[in-house]
Amino acid sequence: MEDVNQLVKVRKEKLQQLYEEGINPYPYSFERSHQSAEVVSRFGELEGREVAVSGRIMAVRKMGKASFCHIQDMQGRIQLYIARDAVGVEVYNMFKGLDIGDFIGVRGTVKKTKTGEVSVFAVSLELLSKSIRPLPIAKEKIEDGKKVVYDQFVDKELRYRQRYVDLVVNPDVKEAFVKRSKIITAMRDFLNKHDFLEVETPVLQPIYGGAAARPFKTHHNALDMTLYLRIANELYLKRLIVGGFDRVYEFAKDFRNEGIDRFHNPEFTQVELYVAYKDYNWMMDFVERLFNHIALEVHGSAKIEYAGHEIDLTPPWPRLPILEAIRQYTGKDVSSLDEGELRKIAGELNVEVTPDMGAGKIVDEIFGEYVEPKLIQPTFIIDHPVEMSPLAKKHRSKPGLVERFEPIIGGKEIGNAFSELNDPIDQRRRFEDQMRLRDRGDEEAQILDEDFLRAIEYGMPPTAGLGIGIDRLAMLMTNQSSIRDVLFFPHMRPESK
RNA sequence: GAGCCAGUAGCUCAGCUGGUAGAGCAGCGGCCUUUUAAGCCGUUGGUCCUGGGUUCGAAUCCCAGCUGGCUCACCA
Repeated sequence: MEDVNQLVKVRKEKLQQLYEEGINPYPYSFERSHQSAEVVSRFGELEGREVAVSGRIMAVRKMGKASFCHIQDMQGRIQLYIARDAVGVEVYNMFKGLDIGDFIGVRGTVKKTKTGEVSVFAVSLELLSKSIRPLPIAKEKIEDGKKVVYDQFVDKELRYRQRYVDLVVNPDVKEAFVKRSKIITAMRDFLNKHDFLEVETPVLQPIYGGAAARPFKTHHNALDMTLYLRIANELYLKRLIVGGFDRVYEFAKDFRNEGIDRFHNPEFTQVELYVAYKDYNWMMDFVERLFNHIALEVHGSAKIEYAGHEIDLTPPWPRLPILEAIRQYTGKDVSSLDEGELRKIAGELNVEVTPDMGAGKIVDEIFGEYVEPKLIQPTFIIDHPVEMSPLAKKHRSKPGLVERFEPIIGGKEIGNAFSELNDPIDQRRRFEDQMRLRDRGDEEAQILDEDFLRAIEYGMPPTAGLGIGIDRLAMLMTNQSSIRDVLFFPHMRPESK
């Protein structure tokens, strides 16, 4: 290592000294009896008993013949009292040479100190792993009942690049990721309870489809062929519906070769699910119940706090046709879906449109500008123009529209669903329309997938499908304004060395 | 892609209209058996993001670049 930082050097010297004293600074295991939070919460029954705890030293108050320190484990922190007479001179001296960041294991008696803090009074102590790089440790103080943190590790670049450090020193960060995990667990439980089968489909695809986005391209050497990282898994899951699996879902990492901002990361997580013999009305009911379930599991309440708003996820949510929504929020009637007229309206509304946009895309632009940000409480935007939804089934009664919905929460779309198009003749036509848009310059228009068409030519039952952006859902449930704060390792440019 | 802001010790930051680079914490040495931002005494530590320029002299002013943040644009 070319890092000649003095702090690192000092710790390496300490390492060397430990070896010379016959102490292995990297032993193999430690038998822990309790986690920190348990010792505190079960103090009543544990008082006076011996426990074994382990964790990372996070704060230390050393004195001549007795010391205090706090160790941190996955659940929290606990104070240790280490007296020379209890652990012996050798161990005590070894302890005094330890640093913040080192892992230790301690056996001792559970007692309260003079100030009433539940602590473990050590009878033995061993080093479990020596840290040779100093942590950017913050200091905390209770002031007027509030926790004040000094010198907190706040540099966003460093926090994202060295998330492992961020997690150690910023407890809120850990909490957000635990919540993210609970969200996924709650969804999985809910789906499994409703007879869904969790499946896996290809990430490397010869034809990318199922969404409108530019892909990452790669190459298979042995077959000498181009492959794409999936932008969605929709078309594969529908193939499984064709194959007779009536309810399937997949938590999928998808990849889109587009801009990065606080709502977009090049790789992100979606859950997609498909249900045979159901339509989008059924799916809307299902989404309401699913979100309510997640909120109750994660927050214990259907009311959540997001960006200064209280959002109530209790069903039912309003269902608002997109054209109606535009009329309500702009006063303009766009129901004719005539491209020329739409361009004129877009102009009047100062919405930028480009020549390659068709009618559906223009509607989407107006919606995104004037309506979406205002929909804070959960709302289903439904019945989109057919052109912007090439995989959705024609509306049963409204010409030019499809049976589609997007749940909007907190001013952001967090999912997309439809009554799936299962008419192979219509599907082929839609793909052909997409190819024409592509020729017009729309790089995100979808590509005709002959094998997918073959699959639905064999016959696909009526099906409802749904995709939910897990990252955006996690942002919502953890009240984070940037996708980076719900991704452990958000995409960054490479570190210059 | 555009605008604004930032980059100084391991961390958090100060450093004015240019004149020998600082503080707190962390570290190191010493004292200390109920501390909790422990305390007291002493002390080490710098590619001031990089490269040019102006100047007798640049952390400071100018230009370019790098990295990041925020906002906007783009984005199913």
